[in-house]
Amino acid sequence: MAITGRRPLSRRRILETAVRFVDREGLDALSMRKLGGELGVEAMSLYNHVPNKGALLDGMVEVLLGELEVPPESDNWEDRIREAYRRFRRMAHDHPDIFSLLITRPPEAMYGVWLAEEFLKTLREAGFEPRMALHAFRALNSYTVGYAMAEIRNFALEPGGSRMGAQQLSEDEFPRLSELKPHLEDVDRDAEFEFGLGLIFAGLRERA
Amino acid sequence: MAITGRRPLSRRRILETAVRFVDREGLDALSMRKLGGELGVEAMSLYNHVPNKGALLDGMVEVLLGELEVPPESDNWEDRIREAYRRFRRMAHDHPDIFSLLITRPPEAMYGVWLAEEFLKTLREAGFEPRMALHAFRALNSYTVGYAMAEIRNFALEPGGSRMGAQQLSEDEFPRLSELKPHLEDVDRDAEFEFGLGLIFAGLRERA
DNA sequence: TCTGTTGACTTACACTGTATATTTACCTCG
DNA sequence: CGAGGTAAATATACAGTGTAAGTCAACAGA
Repeated sequence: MAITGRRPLSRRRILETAVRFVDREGLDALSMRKLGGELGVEAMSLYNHVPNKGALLDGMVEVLLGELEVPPESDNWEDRIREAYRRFRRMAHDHPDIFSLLITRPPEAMYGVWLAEEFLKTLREAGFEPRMALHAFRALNSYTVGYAMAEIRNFALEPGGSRMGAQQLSEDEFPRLSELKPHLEDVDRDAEFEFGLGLIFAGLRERA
Repeated sequence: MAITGRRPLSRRRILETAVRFVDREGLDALSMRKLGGELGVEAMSLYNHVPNKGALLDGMVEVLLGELEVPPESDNWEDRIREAYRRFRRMAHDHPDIFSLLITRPPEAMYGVWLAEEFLKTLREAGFEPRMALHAFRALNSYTVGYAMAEIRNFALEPGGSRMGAQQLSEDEFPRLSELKPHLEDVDRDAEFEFGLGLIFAGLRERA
């Protein structure tokens, strides 16, 4: 009988299993029954630990944000903030579907308070007024979220993004896009991301 | 008998009805049966004009992007681009759920080619090298998408966002957030958005 | 008028989230 | 040891989902 007793179910274990499952099979594949199966349990058992599927999704986001660590203090505030956003972006790469969830769902709880607090502290110590710190915070957030999301979709808003080869777009209808084509393949995304951050920092420095 | 003949079904009419429906009832409320009902028709009839629900969603995005107009030529390239992003952001406000779809779904077709082409043309004429134009394009896109999305979620990553009053966060645990609280309410979002754009433009000007 | 095609309808199926009721497993107390 | 209570897993059920397959009626062109 000892054998039959599986590892005990818990909110934590459910959420972590769900994260792994979605990373592996995609968000659309996630159903309460399949997740139950993954845990060797009936679907309804999950409801003892999670009120409904929406809360499950929120919980998965929570898990991910919980794993984010604030970079260590440093005398270079810009580097520290850059590093924080690097980690955020890496999270998007590692868990694309859940990242989409994160930026899509109107969450109940306040997820990233520590992150925000730490971030603002850094900016304030760097000399920004509260209001300006808020603007900077939001600008950097927006840029990073947007860039990471575009990467996840493989820049699908642009031509050359994921599928379409260039054969489709005629050179005289879209000359600018065509001339860009050779570059599209070999852009270093890490560098491009940092470049974009740099643009914002440059603007901020002007106004600090 | 003439009366019974409803306005004819068509892909176009289906998509436009779906857009209105989602704007009114939310994306979760959209089902093939309800959309059929909206059009006075059975669910399965929709499949004569749309291969499946995914294509329906893509089509809705397509409709919205089709309504986006490129601002008229102007001798001030920066203003022109700003205006384009203003319209993009306005679209997000007017159709929040579909905007989420737009940035979330990996699309089949190349949606915004004209927009991209026109945009790049402007940047190239402003003197940017193709590669730099691409970076600028992506940076501005990312920022705008991210900001608009944050607005839609009412900046829910931050405290004070939508729900939580400040009562929740203790002043000595989160001093920076607390000092920010009075500002959170009366930030002019239009101005803040423009400010963020300005940061990026400033950085670009340095490097043009 | 006959015929072929198009598009709407009907039915059916597998699957979803979850409310409700029931059973099982375990802990504590006598 | 057994009894009782409690928490959690299960079983059953229902309304709603996307959509495959088959039917049927209205219209087009010959």
